[in-house]
Amino acid sequence: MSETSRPTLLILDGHSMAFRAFFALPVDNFATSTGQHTNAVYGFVSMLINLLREEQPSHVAVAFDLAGGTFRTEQYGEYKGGRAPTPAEFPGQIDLIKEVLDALNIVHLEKPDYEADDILATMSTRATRAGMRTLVVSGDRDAIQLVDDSVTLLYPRKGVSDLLRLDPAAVEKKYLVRPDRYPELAALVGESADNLPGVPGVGPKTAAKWLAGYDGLENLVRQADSVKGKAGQSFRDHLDDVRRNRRLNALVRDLDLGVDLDDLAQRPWDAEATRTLFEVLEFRNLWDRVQALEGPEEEPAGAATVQVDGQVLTEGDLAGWLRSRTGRRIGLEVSGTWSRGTGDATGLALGCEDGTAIWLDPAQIAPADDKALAGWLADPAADKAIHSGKGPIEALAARGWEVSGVSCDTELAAYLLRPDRRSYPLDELVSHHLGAELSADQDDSDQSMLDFGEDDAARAQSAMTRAVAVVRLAREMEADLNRRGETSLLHDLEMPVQTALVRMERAGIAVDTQVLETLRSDFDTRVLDAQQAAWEVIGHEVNLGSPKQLQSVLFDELKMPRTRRTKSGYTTDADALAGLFEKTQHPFLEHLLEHRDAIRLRQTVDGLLKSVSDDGRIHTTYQQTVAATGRLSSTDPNLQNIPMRTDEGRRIREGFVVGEGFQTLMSADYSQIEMRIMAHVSGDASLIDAFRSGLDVHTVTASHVFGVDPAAVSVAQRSRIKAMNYGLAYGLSAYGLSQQLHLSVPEARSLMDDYFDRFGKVHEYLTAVVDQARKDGFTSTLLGRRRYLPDLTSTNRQRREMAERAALNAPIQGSAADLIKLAMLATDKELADRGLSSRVLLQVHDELILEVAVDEEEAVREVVIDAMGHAMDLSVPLTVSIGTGRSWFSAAH
DNA sequence: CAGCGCACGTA
DNA sequence: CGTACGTGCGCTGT
Repeated sequence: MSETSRPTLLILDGHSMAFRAFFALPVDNFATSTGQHTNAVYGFVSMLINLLREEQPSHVAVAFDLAGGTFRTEQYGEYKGGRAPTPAEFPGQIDLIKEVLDALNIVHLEKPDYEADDILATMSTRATRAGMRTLVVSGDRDAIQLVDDSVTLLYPRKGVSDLLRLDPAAVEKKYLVRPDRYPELAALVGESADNLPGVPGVGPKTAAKWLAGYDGLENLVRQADSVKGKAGQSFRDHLDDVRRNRRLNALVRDLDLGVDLDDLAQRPWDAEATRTLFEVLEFRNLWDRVQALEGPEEEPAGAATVQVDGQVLTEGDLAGWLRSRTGRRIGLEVSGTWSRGTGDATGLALGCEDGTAIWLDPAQIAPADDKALAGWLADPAADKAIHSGKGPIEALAARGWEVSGVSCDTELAAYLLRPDRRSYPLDELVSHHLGAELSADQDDSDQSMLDFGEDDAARAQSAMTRAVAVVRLAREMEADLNRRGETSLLHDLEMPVQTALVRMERAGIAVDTQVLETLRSDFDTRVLDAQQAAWEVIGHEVNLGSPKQLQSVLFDELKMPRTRRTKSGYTTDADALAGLFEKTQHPFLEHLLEHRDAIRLRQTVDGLLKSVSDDGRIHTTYQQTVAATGRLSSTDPNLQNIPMRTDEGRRIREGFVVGEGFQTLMSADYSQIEMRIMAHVSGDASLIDAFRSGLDVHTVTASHVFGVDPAAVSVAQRSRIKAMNYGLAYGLSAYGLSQQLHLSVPEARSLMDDYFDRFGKVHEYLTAVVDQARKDGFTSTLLGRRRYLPDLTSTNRQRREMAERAALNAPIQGSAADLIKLAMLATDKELADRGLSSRVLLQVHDELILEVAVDEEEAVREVVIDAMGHAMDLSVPLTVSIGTGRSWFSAAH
């Protein structure tokens, strides 16, 4: 008690701890919407808050190094040399940390020509003299020498939150010498971080033994001649290094810093400045934790956890529980498994914003509760929130519980806020948006838990906690979305799309396994034949699927010219092999390409056959939160990359067929959707006219660029302009275009110039979109969907240029994604309104595949053309082409 | 046995 | 040295 009430100075090495934080937290996950990187700031401030809370210091200061050299570099030019360059994202964050410290009213100290360590040494020395305890926080081992009975070093072990407490005993245990002898040991051993070489062959053990035996470095040096063995000789050979090391690693304890100890006394922080700054830095979580500092004695160690007043439902009162919460949104958490459009729910928790929650086991539910639950789940007026709900909803549906009335899925909300993350774990969102932890150490005093297994109780508790967290989170995230004008994107687009995807995944698409089996055996024969032929040509066997073995055959054995480099050798991709064949006419290449082709097709068919469900249909899983532009993706299996380009590949589509009880498949796709969006957003009159004319747009644009009549446009001219048209929205470079069209770079550049001369507004738009994105930090689609691109201001050219191309593409691809999502919803709605039983099965970015019920073809055609054609009102027409047939192959046109 | 690079399918 | 995805193989390191 006397120890904690003694005045305590907490002093940190700002630079060293910020640097640790920088590497402990992924830089990509911490950036503001304007692109400022904040991982080091966040980590540092988070650590500081923890220290303030746990250590309750009376005095606080943070020391920084200044840019430029110190007296040590004056004396030894290589001091701290040879370090890897500081990452570009780091330096700017130091100033931000200082701004935070200013807002918190915490003194920060710098001294020209000296290092932060010298400031730590000076202030801790003064504190000791004043009878205070000191906590030094530094990741620099030089600080070890400061440790004594009243000075403790907190040294980061891993990241910045795991601090090792080094008092004299701990130092001696770890480093085998007393703290004041540590710099002597370091002088002998060397310090690679400071670029100070030690005595070769002398490690910590030997050094410690010598220092003990000779009672310190001074005596050791004086009696150097008596040191035995090879190490002794090495020591004598490097005496000058040792003396220099010791001189440089001694910290200065008597600097004039222009402040007194009293100036470091903790002062109340500036709430307004802190709040504003944290808002700019987008640190919601930290704001809550700083506020929690005000009443430290009330606050238990660790961040607040989500508290729940939960009960395990045994029988009979669910209806009452729900009735008493009518009109309030309830969080829904489902345990179980789900995939391929179905699943199994093994637990269900409902949670209210006030922290009350209930858990039940679907396998043991009483009939009355079952009825109440089914009614509530299906009630569109019973407001629900969920996290990542598509799978759980399908699992509930498999039990006969249809779900309606979900107004917010927090995973979808998180995706709209930050679409470039690959996953959105609930605990992270809760921590970020609510400043609370999910996994609490719950005490098991709850009566209703007693007759319940311990594991089951923990599972139920955790599920209820999540249910409560979800409903609270939903409110916070909707507020965030609202500030950005993206509420409608969630409620009117993504949520209804989720419902549509549930229907599509549950429906699946019928497969004719006979067709696929036949294809598989055809492809298999081709694989074996091609392999045999390839082996015969070169006279031995080789794994044609191994790029490494291929390289040795092609470039060593057959002495073919080297191709483009990859990270680990030379490429053997199809383009390169075709190029080699042109040069060498070697038959091995033909067989190899044939093998590649065939094995790929076989693999695709194989994968499809493996994923046919018991109902004879393939149920893909759509990912609604992975594509940064707003597109869907499809997995297990991916039905968005079924071959189309080649005749052989396209035959795989014959395996996807109309199901029992339906009449035909229908495929409806937009033509040149991204170009139309480009025409609309750029407002380029020529391009708009080209689309309005209804003629072939590539021919019309080519006629403009080459200044000839559309009828006179040659095949070559059209194909060049087609490549331009498509390349534009991807940030195509002259080099890229030249590669694709087999032109020289100047020829490609002049083609681009001609194009932009003719379609000036397109050029203006592309330039403007990047400029705006650089200014805002994000791009926007027609519906206001954002994509953040912090790398637009990166000093790394490659990263910056990649971000620029992404900025060109995101509004185009993303608006097309918005458009087809609207079209899906309109189609679904109109089919339902007309009482049709035809249904949408698949979405492939610009195409919808429907299963058409008997006698509905004409009506469905009408519905789809209208829904897709008028999904948005653009300045160009939206052309939809439609085909029908027994299979996807014959429905495509 | 996991993780990475390569290659390649789609829009 | 155009964007956005997912999958499967061989290889490498544990």
